[in-house]
Amino acid sequence: MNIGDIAKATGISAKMIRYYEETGLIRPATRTLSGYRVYSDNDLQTLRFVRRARDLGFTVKQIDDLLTLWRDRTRASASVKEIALGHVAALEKKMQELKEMSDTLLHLASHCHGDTRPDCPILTTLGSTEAVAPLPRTRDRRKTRAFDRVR
Amino acid sequence: MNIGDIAKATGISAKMIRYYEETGLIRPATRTLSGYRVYSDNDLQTLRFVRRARDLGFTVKQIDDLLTLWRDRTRASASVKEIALGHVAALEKKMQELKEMSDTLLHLASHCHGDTRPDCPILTTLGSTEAVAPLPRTRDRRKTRAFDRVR
DNA sequence: CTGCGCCTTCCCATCGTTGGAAGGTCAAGC
DNA sequence: GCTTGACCTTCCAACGATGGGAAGGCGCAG
Repeated sequence: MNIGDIAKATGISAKMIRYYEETGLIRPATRTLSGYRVYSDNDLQTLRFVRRARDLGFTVKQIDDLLTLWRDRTRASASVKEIALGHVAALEKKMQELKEMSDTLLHLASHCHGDTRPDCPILTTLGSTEAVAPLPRTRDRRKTRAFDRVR
Repeated sequence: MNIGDIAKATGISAKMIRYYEETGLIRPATRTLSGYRVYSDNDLQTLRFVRRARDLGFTVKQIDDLLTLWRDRTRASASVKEIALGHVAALEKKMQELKEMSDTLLHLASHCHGDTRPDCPILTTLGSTEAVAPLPRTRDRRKTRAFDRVR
């Protein structure tokens, strides 16, 4: 398989495959006499792994760690789970941040006429001296952490 | 006010203020004879606006658009609302993506012992040929769009 | 005048990804 | 055998927003 074939098969662009090789995430492919990269079914499997981890939002560094664990038959499953749940926590933190932005914006937008009139509380608030939309405190609805929910 | 003062006052680093000037987001500051940037209360207000928009997750390009509308006293509030709700939609899309990643990972993790044993369904699934964790279809719980909820 | 803290510009790095340019290779069709 | 087009190679640059640091100038207090 040439790089184009494996790119199609994994959904990772040829550019990225070369990049992953360059940065050490994957092992350098063997080459033909003329310098073309050649890939085996084993490489295909590895790159599929990478693709899926990437789809789950892992960084390249984390994928590197996961690959190492993947290849190590003596790993403890706890190590893997720790990475996974740590990542879940990061994802949830990010979601929380986005939610706060979104809520604030929706709140501002709900007070905006949205017609041809120029007055707009969204802009007014952004330009004012006070802090933007302090959200009304709801009752202590504490977030459960990934660790608690799963283990 | 020198750049350090306004940086403290807005919470934007001096580096970023220079960057915003360089890229045209804000107008070039006036200078002292010796080349120091000098800022007015007006600049302070603008930069506070920028800061808040940034905190709401707008890109620099979007902030640029918002600033233009902010300065234009004849704008239609509909234009502002459109940008805001468009951004809400983007935020919600992102949240949805993160949620899917998170759910998938939690699902995988819930099947992992997380002890010293090496077998781990997280890695096994990532390395397998099939797609990762097709989520169980729930009843048609269609997402309401920002536009519908607010207007 | 010295010293310290601020300011200036300039370049580099990050992270994951895409784009393009310039050139070599391969296989099919004539 | 030669042309053509699709592929491959490397190298360089850019994105977006930010931080780090170097080298040198400025301002003010002691």
